[in-house]
Amino acid sequence: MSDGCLVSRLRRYMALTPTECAVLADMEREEEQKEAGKIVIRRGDSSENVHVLKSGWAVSRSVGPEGRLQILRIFLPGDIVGLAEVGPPESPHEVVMQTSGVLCSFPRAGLSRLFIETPRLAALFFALGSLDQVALRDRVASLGLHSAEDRIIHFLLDLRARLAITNAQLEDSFRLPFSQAEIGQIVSLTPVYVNRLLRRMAREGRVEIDKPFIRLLDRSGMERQIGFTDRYYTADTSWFPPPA
Amino acid sequence: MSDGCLVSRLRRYMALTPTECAVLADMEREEEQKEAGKIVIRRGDSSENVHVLKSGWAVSRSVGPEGRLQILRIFLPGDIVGLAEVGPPESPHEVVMQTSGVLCSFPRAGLSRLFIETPRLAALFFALGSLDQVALRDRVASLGLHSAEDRIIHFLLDLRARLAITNAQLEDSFRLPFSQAEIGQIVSLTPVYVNRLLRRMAREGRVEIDKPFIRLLDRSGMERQIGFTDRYYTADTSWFPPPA
DNA sequence: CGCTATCTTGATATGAATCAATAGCTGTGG
DNA sequence: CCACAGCTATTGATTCATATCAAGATAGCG
Repeated sequence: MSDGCLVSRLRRYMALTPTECAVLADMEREEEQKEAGKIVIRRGDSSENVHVLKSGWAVSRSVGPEGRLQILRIFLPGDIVGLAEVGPPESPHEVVMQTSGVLCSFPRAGLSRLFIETPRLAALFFALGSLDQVALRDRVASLGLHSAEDRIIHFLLDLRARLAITNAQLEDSFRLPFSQAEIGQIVSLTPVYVNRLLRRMAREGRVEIDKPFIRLLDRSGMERQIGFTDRYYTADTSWFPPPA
Repeated sequence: MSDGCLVSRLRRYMALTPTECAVLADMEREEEQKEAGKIVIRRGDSSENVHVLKSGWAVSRSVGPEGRLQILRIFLPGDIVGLAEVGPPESPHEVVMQTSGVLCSFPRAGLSRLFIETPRLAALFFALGSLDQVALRDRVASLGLHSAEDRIIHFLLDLRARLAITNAQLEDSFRLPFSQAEIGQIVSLTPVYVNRLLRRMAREGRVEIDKPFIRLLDRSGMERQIGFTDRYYTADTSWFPPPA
């Protein structure tokens, strides 16, 4: 694709003017291949960059005492990494590649130009940050209100919904590049218990686990069970300033 | 104070130019007194306003199945309410006054002008949203990695740190306008267990509970126990565009 | 082919929820 | 001023969900 990755990503939300495309394209730097496990943003960094994940998955995570990990956010291809890190002087959590992939980086200072020259794009970034925040609140609610099984279900449904955005015709089967231990770090359970629950759901015919893939056999039942509402992650652009 | 509430709030982060002050002042509407328990933002609303909490406390919360509640965010005097609600087309969670208080509202459309005329202010809003997000991630980490007692401690320390920002010389004693049941909704525990833990901490001389007040008798010990780092909620303004 | 990480399953332990009962406190109306 | 209703806090007894411990079984991988 001749357009930069940011451009193609943001087009999802609104049509971009040539000026806007130019500003975005101009911000773009070299793209970079990263192996699975490689660190994108180190904890304590005063990170200079915002990244667009072109391909592959990444996660942001917090390291607890005794090295226990909590995964805070999963980044899918097309997601913007490092927006939350723009506020604080130094990055409070780390971001790591979950699979190998490609990302392109933009200097944080480039944001400044965005705010000056293309206010509508700035507003879009703002709205995207706000959507992230809503998703996080949902996770707090899920951690706080749901049982172990319901948390796993919430995780699967939410992930599927996000994948379905780009992958328009996504079946209920998708690749899940996490070990059961890592799923535990997402939903806050021990590996053993994640296994038990997944096994049970498979036995009950609610999911089908085929090594790196998983298939939701009873999606609507699951959605009912936890009262899942697909937020679609659409942004309200009605209040945005006029295009530059 | 002759300045609007937004102005005095944002001054905390950077000096504002007269133009910026004017734009902010112009956005400001009537202020409004709200009683405890009154709803500020209703779930499902396509909320038109952003609010500044002039006095009193508010909470944002999610209603689970069977009416169980999870408190997602506590708003203190000076906080901006409804920033996260700007992204999605309709508000996913509700915001309620925890105590009675005063808030002033700004039409969401006013943000548009902000992005056009005072990019530096827009950047500040963006950074504030990002700080909120970091705080939320910390809560996810706390819910996921900590034991019940540690979650309560985290809640108390975090609240104290936030109060200390405005209340420069805050002792380790402060007003806690939550019932034990509500504390449970914050840290995700049953009222009974919250009581047991608070009682135990009191017996051990770590806190002192004097009806609506609480005093942390062993703050540094607590901070060590959960590895608490005070983020101070400072914003990095170095990349901001020049003042308008 | 062995090495190591991952998955699987059973037995047991425990932190936190639930159930239940009492006590205190706050306000309201008679 | 008392009586009562309705929250909030407290405490004990019990149960249950999830963690922990332990031991294979599998499977990817050099």
